[in-house]
Amino acid sequence: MIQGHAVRLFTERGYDATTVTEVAEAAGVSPMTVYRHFPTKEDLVLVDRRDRLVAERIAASPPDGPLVRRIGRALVEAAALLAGGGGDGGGDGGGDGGDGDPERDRDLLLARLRLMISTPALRARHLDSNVALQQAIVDALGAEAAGPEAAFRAHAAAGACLAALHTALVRWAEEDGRADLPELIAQALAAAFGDDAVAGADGADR
Amino acid sequence: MIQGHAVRLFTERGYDATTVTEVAEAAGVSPMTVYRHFPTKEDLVLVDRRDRLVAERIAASPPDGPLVRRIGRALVEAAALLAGGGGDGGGDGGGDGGDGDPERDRDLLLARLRLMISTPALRARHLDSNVALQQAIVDALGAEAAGPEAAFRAHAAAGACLAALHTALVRWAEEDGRADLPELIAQALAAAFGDDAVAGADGADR
DNA sequence: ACCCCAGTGGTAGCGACTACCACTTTGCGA
DNA sequence: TCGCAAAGTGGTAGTCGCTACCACTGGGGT
Repeated sequence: MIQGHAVRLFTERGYDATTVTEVAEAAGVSPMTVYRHFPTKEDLVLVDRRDRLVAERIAASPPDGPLVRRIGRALVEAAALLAGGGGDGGGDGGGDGGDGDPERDRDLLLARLRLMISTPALRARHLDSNVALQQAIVDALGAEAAGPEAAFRAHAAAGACLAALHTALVRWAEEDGRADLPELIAQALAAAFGDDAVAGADGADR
Repeated sequence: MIQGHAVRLFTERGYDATTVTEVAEAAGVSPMTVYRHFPTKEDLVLVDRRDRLVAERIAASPPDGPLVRRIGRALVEAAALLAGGGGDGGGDGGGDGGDGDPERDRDLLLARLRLMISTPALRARHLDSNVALQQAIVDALGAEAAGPEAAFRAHAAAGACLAALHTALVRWAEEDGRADLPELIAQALAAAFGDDAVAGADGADR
């Protein structure tokens, strides 16, 4: 609820031009309560609890085919799950488990995504959260135990896949969420790794 | 010079535990002078003027082959240039054009890289600077003018390549700069995109 | 001699964030 | 019913990053 007011104010007045105190006043609480729930101002926009979902999806995937295919497929599936299930999408930057109005949830997610893309501080933090997700993916792949070389390759593959995911998210936000997110992700993966690398992941044309 | 003291203090005491005032005192100037030269505390570690070099290298490359090969080759070449020329490496986070002791320059770069990797705030900023580099690459490719679809694919490819570059930089820092950076970059690209995608650049020039 | 100006320093202030402590409410067992 | 612990909320004071605004100094050109 605090988050809703925060995102609204940030969108209206700009992130830097809005103080935490103003957010607190809008939400009807004291500034301290805001800091209690959101350790930093940036967390008012960036909250993700999706990392585990993607990582679990990868750990559960059959260990066949190249790394990027496994990771890419997991990303597409996770996005499809989130987009279809709760109106929430994106492997990173997912919001609360909003069980409320799905339409409203998607608008909130879009607003947050736009802030994340346009505000340098938020964008930086968002990209950094991808590092944590990347580590989770590498862990889920069990690559760390297979030696430093395997871990290195897994990190490279996971990082590249997440970069493609980020590109898809940016594009999705630019189109106001009208496009199909899983398909966009598949297209980004195909653009980066070649069409064959993600074939079979989804009905991605091209 | 201020930067040298800053990196040393940050490494000794930790980034967050060191105030800008302490850096200023160590450098023998006032805090304001520090802010004059480095707009933010993070800039004391993150300085990059390399973006243009990579972008120019891409703009000058022949427009044949897939995007990732063109971008990957440019990254490897840029790293080879910087590593061999001035003891400076990395498409991002490059330092001043240190014309002094190359040994000293490399150590400074390594220290900065380690800080960038281990400190969340610095890591976030560093990753964000990659976004600017990504945009420069897309511009250099002239993809923006070729329509939104081409731009989208170029962004996905560039982002993925930069993620691989980042992985290589992390690995390079972990090995204390003993490994050959261009080769590491080529390996990371190969791990992400397949050996054939960078066949032209893989270990060719070293 | 003059002035110009780039570099430096000081002061005051804002905003993010963090201690440390006090108060109220809630739920639960005695 | 009482007492009590736990959780949530709020206040105060302070640090630190950072940004105004203004004053000072020193070297170079006229």
